[in-house]
Amino acid sequence: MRRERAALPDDLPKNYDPAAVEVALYQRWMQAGYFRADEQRVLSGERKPFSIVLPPPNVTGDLHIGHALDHTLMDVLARWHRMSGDEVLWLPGMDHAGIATQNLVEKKLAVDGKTRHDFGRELFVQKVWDWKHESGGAILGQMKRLGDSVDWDRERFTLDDGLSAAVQTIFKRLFDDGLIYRAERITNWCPGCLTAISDIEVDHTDDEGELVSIRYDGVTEDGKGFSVVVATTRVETMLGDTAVAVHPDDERYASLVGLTVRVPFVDRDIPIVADEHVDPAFGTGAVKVTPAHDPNDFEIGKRHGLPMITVLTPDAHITDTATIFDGLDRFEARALVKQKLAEAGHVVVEKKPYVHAVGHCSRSDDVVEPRLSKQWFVKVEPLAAAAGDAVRTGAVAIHPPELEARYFAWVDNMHDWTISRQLWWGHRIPVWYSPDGEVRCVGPDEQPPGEGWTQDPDVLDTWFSSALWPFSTMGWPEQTDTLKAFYPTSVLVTGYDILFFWVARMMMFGLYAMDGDAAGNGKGNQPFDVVSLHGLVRDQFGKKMSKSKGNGIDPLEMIDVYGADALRFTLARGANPGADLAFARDWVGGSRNFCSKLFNATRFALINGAAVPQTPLQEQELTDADAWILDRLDEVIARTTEQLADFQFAKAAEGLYHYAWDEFCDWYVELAKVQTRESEARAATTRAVLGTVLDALLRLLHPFVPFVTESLWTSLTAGESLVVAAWPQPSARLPRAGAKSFIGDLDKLVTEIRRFRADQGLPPAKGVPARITGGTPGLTGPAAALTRLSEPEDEFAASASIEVSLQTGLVTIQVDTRGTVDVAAERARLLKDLAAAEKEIVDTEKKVGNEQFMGKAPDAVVAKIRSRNETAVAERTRLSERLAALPGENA
RNA sequence: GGGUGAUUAGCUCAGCGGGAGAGCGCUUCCCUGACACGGAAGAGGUCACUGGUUCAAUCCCAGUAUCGCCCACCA
Repeated sequence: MRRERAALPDDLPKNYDPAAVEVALYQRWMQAGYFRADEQRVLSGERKPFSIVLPPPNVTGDLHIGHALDHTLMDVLARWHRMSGDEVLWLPGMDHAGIATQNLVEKKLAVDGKTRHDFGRELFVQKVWDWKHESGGAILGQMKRLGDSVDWDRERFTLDDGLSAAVQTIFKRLFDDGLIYRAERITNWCPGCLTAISDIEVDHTDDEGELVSIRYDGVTEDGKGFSVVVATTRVETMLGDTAVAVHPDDERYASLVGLTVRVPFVDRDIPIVADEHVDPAFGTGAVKVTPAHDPNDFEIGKRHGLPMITVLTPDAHITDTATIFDGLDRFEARALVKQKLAEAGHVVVEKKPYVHAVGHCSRSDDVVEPRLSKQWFVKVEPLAAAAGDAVRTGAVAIHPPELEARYFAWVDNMHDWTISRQLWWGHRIPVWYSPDGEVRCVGPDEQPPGEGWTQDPDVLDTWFSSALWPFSTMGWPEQTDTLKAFYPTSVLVTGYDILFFWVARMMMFGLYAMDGDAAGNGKGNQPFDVVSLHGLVRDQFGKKMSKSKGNGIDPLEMIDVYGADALRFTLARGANPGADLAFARDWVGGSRNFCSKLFNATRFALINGAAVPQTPLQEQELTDADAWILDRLDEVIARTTEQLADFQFAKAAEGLYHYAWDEFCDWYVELAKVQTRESEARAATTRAVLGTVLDALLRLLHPFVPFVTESLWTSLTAGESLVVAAWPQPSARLPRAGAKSFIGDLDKLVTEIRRFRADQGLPPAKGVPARITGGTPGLTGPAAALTRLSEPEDEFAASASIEVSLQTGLVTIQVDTRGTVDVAAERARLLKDLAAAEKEIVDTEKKVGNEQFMGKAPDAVVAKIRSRNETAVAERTRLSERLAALPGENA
């Protein structure tokens, strides 16, 4: 029966309530200015710099669970370094997210039946700004809820004046160096967004199409009719065909090269050309050539001087073909052209299903239409080569290293980057044209050219400005103190999914722009020293989170229900380098429980008067239990520090979790209960040990769970704030010999007693004393405590003895039971243990009897096997004897 | 099509040449003076398959199968 617990004597709440402390603590940290970076402390040599730029979230929406992961890991690093005495700059900001944001605002306008053209460029851009102010504020609020220790005074936005100047500066520099050029070529065109997009903004999916074979007819010189058959999935593009191509060595078509065939509907006579590009083994070996609507055909067209006939409008409707198809949408046209071709007898093979990769716009999901247009490009070859070299030479380390290969594969095979976008929201291309076709690129300090000149209407790809983020946010192109102190940034933390979009481009532009020691500190031009990549957050079954599946998890909701610490700890515990992590709300509950555990352990310590000792602990006053938990603490400090240095967030969090819960709470706190009652001197030492361990533990955990640790630590100590407290160092104590085996023995002893009692169906709380009659007397107190001693009660007067073999010897324990021993349960237990011992003996003897093993295995391994064998043999004897001695039925 | 990773307890994942681990879930017992967001005792795995290397393989190598991811202008 559950009964209500009496109120606690003091006003300490029973459980940790995150909502009650988090917002106030964050306010306090901000007001105290803990997150502000000071470049002078670096330039004076007082502190080492540690800098991170926040991957700027898009202003398009709320932070999702992936951001929460990204931010948590960065905050762990920032807080850890701050505690370690580094001058930490964590620079926040947001990205204007060109296409995404413009699309979003246009969609809002569409609700009222309006388009951006109803407002005009200036007014529309103003509307986007309005929206940005609204949405951006929400994101900042979310970051505060998460506890991000960013320097708010330095918040940046990619369209800020300073950043825009940086964009213009580098554009001009690249332009002058011949690394930016304008060209008419086939680019990926999104008919939904009405703009060109770059290669990596195209997602390929395997779609089912229909491969249709079309017959084109011609007449030979001597008047004989012939025909060639070509195949296509985009039938409507035939209206723009200007040739048929065959392979030069293809004998089937050798006689036809140079002749013409007629394109139906448009009645255009087009030549048959020979081109190496054609694969004679594919289909009929003949291919239709549509130079204005296919990148390969464009190249063929250029080689053979073919006309480039555009038959699609920007929004993918048929145009200017003077056929019945004009004005039709491309997919309607595709169906109708197919039908009409069939009716005219030009479809020779019935259309057949054909699965092939189709490009979709990553923003709108429209099928991308290769389209001939005039765009600006970055010539990436020299830039990408430098970006590859920076990793090859080790100037930049990618973590985990397995992902290097993926980076190289991309950097080494990069196509020129299409940077112009036919949008209004973004950095306008700083190029002006005169009426007679002169082109002038204008730098940030230059006046635009005068009358008659017009500026390029397009804007830059949003990733163009993101690529400058590590230094544009620090004041580049000025040589600022910030750059001098904090460039290159120490580490870039981000998901591997934007390795190409963002990381590689920051590398290219960073190395280029910051060349020649532009930061003025001789630390290199790379934008960051390390790239630490994490994975994607998935649902609890490893599936991608998505709105349509309804398996998405809102980080804010998790914070509201479980607290920011619980969310952070769950994410950090799952963050194995470069690997995706599964996430479920139940697991956040588990982390919340951990926070409560910390809270209660501290509460226990405080109730018992624990405090951080002012003077060092005296070794001779420490019990083995004290020495053990302190030894383990030193190990945990050292290991956690190593793991953080190696970006092993999951392992660091996991290690602290187990130390805090399994070792400190489950064992030391229980032992401490006994020790505090032994004597006043023992109690005093115990309080000091509790204080020492908790103090260090809360410090170690602070980067992961900043709120609960801060609120507990300030109760436990007189310290100002954990944010600026020192990271723990292992003590100068030497580990105590034997302390670990003492606890190991204790563990085994207690477990055996509990096991016996469980087998016998004895309720632990109503148990009676376990009397240890052999082995180490020192075990009496704590062991007794852990078996939940109480005064003997008459009804449990009978007793039985059990034996436990420990490292320090065999002990016999009297465990009193209810009435007589349950012989059946005891026999079952003994038989089970006996079977385990038998198996162990077989396993070990197989090895010991193996000559080759004895000859080749290391001595340590042999010794270990021998010892295991001896233990098992002794155990078998003991168990057999006990089994035989068991009273009762037909034994 | 080219790469690349994974396959270990019901689920999600660690481990990685010499005795199979964690979290959550599950079973049983327990409100005991920090904590039921808790404590205790348990159940559950021929570490995908087939070969090879080795005294020894979940771990190294090769192949197979399945799943995943990235890249990709083959009509």
